[in-house]
Amino acid sequence: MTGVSQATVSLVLNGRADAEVRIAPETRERVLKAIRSTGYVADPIARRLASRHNRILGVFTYESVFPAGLGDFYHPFLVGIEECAERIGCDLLLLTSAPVVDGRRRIFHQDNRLRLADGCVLLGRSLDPAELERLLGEGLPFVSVGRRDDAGGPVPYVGADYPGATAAQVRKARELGHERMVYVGQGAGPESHADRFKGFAAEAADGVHIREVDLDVIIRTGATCVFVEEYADGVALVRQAEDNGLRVPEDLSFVALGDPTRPAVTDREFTGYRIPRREMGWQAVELLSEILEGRPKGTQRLLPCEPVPGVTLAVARG
Amino acid sequence: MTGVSQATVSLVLNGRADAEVRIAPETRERVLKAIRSTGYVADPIARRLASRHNRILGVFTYESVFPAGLGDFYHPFLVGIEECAERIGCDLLLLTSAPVVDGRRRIFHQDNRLRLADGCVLLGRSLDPAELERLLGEGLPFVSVGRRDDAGGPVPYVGADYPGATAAQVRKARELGHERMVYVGQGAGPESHADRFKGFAAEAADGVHIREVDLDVIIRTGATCVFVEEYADGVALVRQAEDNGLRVPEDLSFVALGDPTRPAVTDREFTGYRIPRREMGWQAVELLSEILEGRPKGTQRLLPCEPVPGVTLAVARG
DNA sequence: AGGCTTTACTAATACGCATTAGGGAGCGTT
DNA sequence: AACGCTCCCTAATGCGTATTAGTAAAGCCT
Repeated sequence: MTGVSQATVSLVLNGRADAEVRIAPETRERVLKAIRSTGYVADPIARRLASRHNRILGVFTYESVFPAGLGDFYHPFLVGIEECAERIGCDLLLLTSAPVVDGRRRIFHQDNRLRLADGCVLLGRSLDPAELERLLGEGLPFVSVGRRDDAGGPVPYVGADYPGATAAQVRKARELGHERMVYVGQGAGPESHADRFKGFAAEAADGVHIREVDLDVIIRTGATCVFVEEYADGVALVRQAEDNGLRVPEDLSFVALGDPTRPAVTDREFTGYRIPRREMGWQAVELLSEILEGRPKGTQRLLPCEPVPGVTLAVARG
Repeated sequence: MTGVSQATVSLVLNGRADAEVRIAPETRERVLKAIRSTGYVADPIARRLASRHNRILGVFTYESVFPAGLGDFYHPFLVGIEECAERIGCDLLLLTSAPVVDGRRRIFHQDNRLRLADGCVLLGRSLDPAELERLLGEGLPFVSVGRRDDAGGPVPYVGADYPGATAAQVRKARELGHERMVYVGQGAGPESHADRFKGFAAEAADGVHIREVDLDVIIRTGATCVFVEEYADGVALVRQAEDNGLRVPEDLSFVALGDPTRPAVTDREFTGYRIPRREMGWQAVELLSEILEGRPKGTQRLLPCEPVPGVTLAVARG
C-alpha cells in the first residue's frame, strides 16, 4: 500500500526512533495512515515468536479459577490480579486446560501452554514443590501468591504475614488475661498453615497444639482461648460449645486465623484478621511485571493482615 | 539426542501415524523416551504460528471480569465458561488489556490480541454493534453470551429466553386475577431489556410501560402487579410501597424479570425467574468449539429461564 | 571530482514448529 | 543386472514478525 518494506512497517508500528534506526517523518505518517485505515494489528503470535514477549500473563490455579465449593475464597485474589493486569496492559491466560492428576492440577503436562505467557502467577493452597523446582529450573518467570518454602532456590512470592498477624492475636489474648491457649488445626503442610502455627508457637510458648476439631479435647486442656486455623472449624466449635452450655466468648474465646476458605455459615463475626487477598493479587502481578523487566525490588514480599476486632474474644474468665 | 530430524520429532510428538506418514515403532519409542526424559514440550507459540490453532479461547467482557460493584452478576457465566473450557481442554485468555474509551472497553484497539485465540466469547450487557460487525467481517470465530441483534449478519449467541420467561410470568399474574399490569424499566437499549419488554407487551397487550422508577406514577396507573426489569429497582419500590402503608404482595404484587445485576439487599425472594447463567456460559463455549470445528448445530440458541415462585406475587386484591 | 558522512530504508535472517515432496535403502521380480 | 516397489525418514519451506547488517542516495568538504 505504501511501497515500503515489511521491516519499515514493523519499525513504525513499534515506534522505533532510536539512534540506530530512523524513519523519515513523512514516511512514518504515510505508514501510520495505512495502518489506521486498515486497522492492521500485528499478529501477537508471530510477534511473540520473534521477540520473546507478548504482554500475556498466565494464571495457574490448583483449583478452579471460578470456584463453586470454595465459597469464593480465591475471588479477591483474582480481582487484584485482574486490576493490576488491566493497569499495566496485560492480558491474562487462565491455564484451565491443565489436567487433574491424583486430585490436583498439574502445571507440567503433555501439552502445557505455560510458555505462551511472558510469565505466570501461581495460586493455590499448596503448590507442588517438585513443580516449583522445575519452574525455577527452567527459568520461567513466575510469582506465587502466598509464601512458599524454597524449592531448590528462593521462590518469588507475595504472601500474607501469618506469623506476625497470628502472634499479634496471641498477644491481644494474653493482654485480656488468657493464659492457656490452644491452636486447632494442622499447623503444618501448606506454608500458610505452618506459618500460622509458627506465629502461635513463637508467642505462646506453652500453647497446646491440637489437630482434631474436637471440643472435648479442647476443654480438657483447660484452655480459655482457642485459635482456629480454619474459620469453618471455628464456626463448628462455637456451635458445639454453646450446645454444651458454654457462653462464647465469656466462657471460651475464639480467634479465627484468617478468612474462611470453606463456606461457613454464621452471623457472628470472629475475632482474628483479614488476609489482604486483593492486595496480594495486585502485588503479585506487579512483582511479576518487575521481574519481567529485569529489576525486581525484592522477590519475596510479606503483606500485613488487617486485625478484625470481632465478637468472639473477651476477657478471660476469672 | 536420538539422531533423528526435527521433522521426525514433530511427527512423533503429534502421533501422526496416518497412511501418509510412517515411523518405525523402534524409532518412535526412542524419540518418545527422549521426550519423556527431558520433559520436552512443543512451544505453543510456534505451534500456533505454524498450524493456525492453539486451543486458546478469548474471553472479552465489557466490564471487569471479576466484578467489584456488579454484585457478581457475571460470576456464574464465567463458572460455566471455565467448566466447559476445562472440559474440552482449552485455556482461557482474558482480554483484560482492552483499554476503556468513552466509558466502555473496546475490542479493537492498538494492540489487541484477539487473534491470538482460536475464537472468543463475548460477555456484557450491550456489545457495540460496530465492533460486532467488524468481528463478523473479519471472520473471527466468536460467540456472544446473550442474544444480539444482527450486525450486518446473524450474530452467533447463546441467550436467555427473556420473551418467553416474561410472558409466562404475565400469564401467571393474570391467572391470579391481575388485570392491570405495569412494566418498569427501559424496555429498550440492550437486547436483554428489549426482549423482556417484548415478552411483556406480547402477553399484556394493555400493559403500561413506565421508564422511571417512581412509585407514585405506578400507583396512579391503578396497576396491581409490577414487573421490574431490574431486580434492584424492585427492591427499592417494595420498600417505598411498604413505607407508604401498602402491603406486598397483598396490595401490590411484584415480579422481578431476572437476577440482580446491581447489588440489591433484601431478605425477600422476588417472584420471577432465574437466568441460566452458568448454562449459558457453558453452552457458549460449546458452541464456539463447534464453530471452530466447522459444524455448529445452529449458531443461535435461546435457553429457558427457571421460574422462581418467590413471595412477592399474590392473588390480585378484590 | 573524489572521498567521507549521514540519512532512510531494505534484504536477510531467526524464532520453533507443522507440513510435504521427495530421496535413499532394502528387497523382490524379471 | 536392471527395474520397481515399499518403508522410513529428511530437507526444505512457510507461518508473520523483530532485528540487524548493509546499501543506495544525498549531502558535505577539500
